[in-house]
Formats: sequence, C-alpha cells, structure tokens
Amino acid sequence: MDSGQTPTFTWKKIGEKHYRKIGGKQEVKLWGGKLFASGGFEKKARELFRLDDDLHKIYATISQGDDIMQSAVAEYSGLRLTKSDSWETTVCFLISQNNNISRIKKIVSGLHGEKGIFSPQEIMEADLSPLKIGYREPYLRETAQLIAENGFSLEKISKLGLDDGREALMELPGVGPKVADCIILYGFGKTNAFPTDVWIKKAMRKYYAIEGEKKIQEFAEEKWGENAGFAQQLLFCKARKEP
DNA sequence: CCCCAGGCACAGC
DNA sequence: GCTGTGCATGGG
Repeated sequence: MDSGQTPTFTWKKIGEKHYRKIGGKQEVKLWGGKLFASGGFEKKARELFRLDDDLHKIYATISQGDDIMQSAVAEYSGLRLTKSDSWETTVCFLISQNNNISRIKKIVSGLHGEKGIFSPQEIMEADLSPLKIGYREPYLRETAQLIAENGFSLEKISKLGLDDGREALMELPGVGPKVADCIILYGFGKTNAFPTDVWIKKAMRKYYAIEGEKKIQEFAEEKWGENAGFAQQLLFCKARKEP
C-alpha cells in the first residue's frame, strides 16, 4: 500500500488500516495482511489486488540467475502489483510529475469528494486553486475536458498493446512516456510496461550498469518481458529504500 | 541560498 | 531524432 502505486494515493490510511470506497458507501478494508470486501465487491477486490497473479512463479522467473532481483524478492515478499481504475490512475500520475510522494498524496486526497475521486466533469467545474497543484493544474483540467467531452476515450486504451497505448495516452497534455507507462501498468494492468522514473534510472545504473531511457526500456523488455512491471516495482522499492 | 521530487512541453540543433 | 531549460510548490 505504500509502494507508490495508485492505492498509495487513493486509499485512506488510519493507523494500520487502509480504507477505500467502491461504488459510493461500500468500503473495502485492508489490515494485518488481510483484505475484507463487503458483499458484492469480492470480485472488485480481487481485481484491485490482482489476486490471481501467481507471484511465486513470477518472482521465481524474474529472479532466475539475477542476484539483485533475488534479494529484492526476498526483501519485499508480499509486494504485488495493483490494478486500479484508469481515470483515477491518470489523475494520480499526472500530479506525480516532478513532485514528491507526500505532496502527491495531499493533492490527490483533495481531489476526492463523497463518492471518491472527482470525475472528469467534476474536475472541470471545481475550484482547484486551494490544492496548489502548480503548473500541473492546466494539464489536469485539459485532460479532464478531453475525456469529459468525448474527444478522448480511456476505454479504447485497454484494447491496445503497450506501444500503441503509450502513444495514445501521450496525446493527453502532461502525459509523457513515464506517466503513460504508469497508467498502462497500474490502470490497465499491462504488466510488460516498465515505468522509468528517477529512482529506476538510479537503480538501473547502480545494479545493471544501464543508462538512458531507451536502453533501459530495451533491457527490461528483453530481460523481463511480460513481467517487466513486477521487476520495476521491486526495483523501485529497493532503490527508494536504500539510495 | 541551494537541491530535489514516480517529468513534461517546448525550443533549438 | 537528441539535448537543454523553465516550470509551481514544499521539504530538507
């Protein structure tokens, strides 16, 4: 829940318990490593936390002959990918650029109403100035408008492959390669995406002696393929914890 | 005062 | 195509 994926920004944490609403009043809770979904939301919860992933198999595959990945798997056992709503994820990672996680949390929290995160229509109409979103505010507003007025369809992205989906998402203002990859991975569940941010760049340089966004992408695709997103999440946590 | 944070748009080669 | 720069805001 604190791994920097969408739920880090869209779930409330009180003490050791994590909460969120799904479909208005209903709540899903998570604590002590257990997930409780109220009636009718079990399926949604399974989807959110990707409970059908065979983590042992995936981790065994990506850590084969790789000491770095082996240590990361051992250190972060239980770390899994999540699959959140694509609009929610788009908002989170539009805000995330050139920003730090605690401030992203504050801003995204302010973008929530009674029913959850503001819809594109609500973003268009809201006074966002108190949230101090900075230069990203016009990105968010223009993206919301494109989607609300049907100039852009997030649904269509789910039918595209990684490269086409990436290219399509980058038509949105404020969405570049990194943000697009986060949306594709955490919002559409395409696990071959490998979002490359400052932490991943550090990790790739330190552990694999690879530099440059293009080379990093090629390396990840070749080495981890469909499981690149899992490897990315492990490396992100590792790099952020021990810089 | 400085640098940095889950980068991007834009200009200038 | 690649490289440099400005950008709102807050924290260290």
